[in-house]
Amino acid sequence: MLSSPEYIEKLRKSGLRPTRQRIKICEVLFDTDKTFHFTISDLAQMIENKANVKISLATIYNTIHSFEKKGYLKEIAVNSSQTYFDTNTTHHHHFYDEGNKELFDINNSEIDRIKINKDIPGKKIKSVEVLVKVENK
Amino acid sequence: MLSSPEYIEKLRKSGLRPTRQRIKICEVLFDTDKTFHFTISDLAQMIENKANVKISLATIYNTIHSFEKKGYLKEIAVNSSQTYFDTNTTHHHHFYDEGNKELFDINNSEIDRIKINKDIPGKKIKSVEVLVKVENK
DNA sequence: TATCTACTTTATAAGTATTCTAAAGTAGTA
DNA sequence: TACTACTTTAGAATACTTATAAAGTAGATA
Repeated sequence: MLSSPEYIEKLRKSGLRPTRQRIKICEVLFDTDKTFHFTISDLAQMIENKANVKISLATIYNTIHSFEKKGYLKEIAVNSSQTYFDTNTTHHHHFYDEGNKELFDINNSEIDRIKINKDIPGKKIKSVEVLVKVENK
Repeated sequence: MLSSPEYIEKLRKSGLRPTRQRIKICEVLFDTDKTFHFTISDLAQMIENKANVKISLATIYNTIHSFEKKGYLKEIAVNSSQTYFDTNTTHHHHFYDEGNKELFDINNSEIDRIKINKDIPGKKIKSVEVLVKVENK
């Protein structure tokens, strides 16, 4: 939970110019104790609701991708027509409800550590993601 | 590894009319001991190469979706612009190389059983999928 | 075998998410 | 204030997927 001057600092430190648009997106994404999941269109909607500024879709895409590159966001591997992002960048996993397309965190205490007894020559593991699909009982 | 008459039987049993197109797609997908991963465009390419028939994209999409519904294929949750399918319908997981967009199976003996100590009220688990992203060493 | 009907295929249009383009705008610096 | 490199923007372009509706075909029936 940071204030504008702190986002400005954070952006500058990452080598990103603190533009009006980037600061607004920071506020929408990070001005809360709770982390959350979103798609680009969710975010566009949130900005439209919350903000008095209008940010073009292209800028939203650009910003989200640079935030992801800087490690402020994580992309979640959900097989769907839309890409999901997570403001929780710690190592954790997800429940996915295909019905209402909702994601829920599974944090590390709620799942056993995953050990993989196989490797591919010349490759190293970059990430391990578990997606638990759920449906109505 | 089945022959045409067997695919005809298989399709008929599933309530799918054994059309020329569906039989050809069966041949391309299932005429091998090895299972494999593919995207729709991979499959379209394979059909073009292997076959003397021309099958429209719409039919390929329709057929793959009905095969998936019947349980002859599984969709793989890979975060990407394309949907991946697997002719291996047994329970297993995947390595994914984002560089060359290649998938590799991790079979059950190569990974510990995953136990999730959390549940969402009113929901039950449908599937558990592990995606291990790899990169060059 | 001829006919009928429901299911399929097809080309193409439409839809949706995302990226590209290049012109206008802006932050940081001198 | 002026300059330059970085950003934003609208809209075009692209890519994947689904919808449409007309023509074709499988299986059943007579």
